[in-house]
Amino acid sequence: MVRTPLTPGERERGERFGVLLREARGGRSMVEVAAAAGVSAETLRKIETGRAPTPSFFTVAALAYALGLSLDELAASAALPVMDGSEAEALSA
Amino acid sequence: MVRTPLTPGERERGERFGVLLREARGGRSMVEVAAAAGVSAETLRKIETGRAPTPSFFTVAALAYALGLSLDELAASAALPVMDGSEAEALSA
DNA sequence: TTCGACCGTGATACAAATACCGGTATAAGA
DNA sequence: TCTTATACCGGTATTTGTATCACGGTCGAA
Repeated sequence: MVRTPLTPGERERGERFGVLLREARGGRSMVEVAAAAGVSAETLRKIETGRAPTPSFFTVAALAYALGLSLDELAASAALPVMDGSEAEALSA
Repeated sequence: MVRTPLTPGERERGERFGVLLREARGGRSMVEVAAAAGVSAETLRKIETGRAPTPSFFTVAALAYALGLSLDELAASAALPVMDGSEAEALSA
């Protein structure tokens, strides 16, 4: 075996990651953000929809810069499973 | 044209990026750091030598975590051309 | 010298990222 | 109605990332 296919967990992480980018994009259009980051709109759409679950580092860095996001927070948010309000409250207690 | 080949500038950026990782690794062995990050030693070596100039985001995130590096600082350091002491002094003046 | 642990290179293999194209759908506006 | 803008999808093409294997070099210890 030469290159392990992406695991379901990695694909789910890609979906969470895409949701984060989409939320950060807000009302701005895909083409606008993609152009600001220097990537194609198709690439941004695939990342946001989770169909490109493991994008390259510099692609993500350019998008994060265009969106005003921190790479460290982005990685932490996508790596950790989602947590709703009650879970966060239970943790902080 | 479907996928633009990497430009020389992108390859140089990959080399600078690899140097940063190698410096951060210090005296630790490739095998140790690669295992801690969950990637193969060959992959880490290719990234450090610049032969894989655009690694995936989560691969870099895992390596940065294993090395105690900030993804934001890493991206900024690799994106900007290297600056020596005199240039930094001229900028700060 | 021999052994072992690293590091490096090259070949090989396969999956995935990126990009372009055409088509479809929806909503807002003239 | 017609046009425009936006987003989604399928297909296609090409490059690259990731991983495994084999081999060679270097260095320090036995």
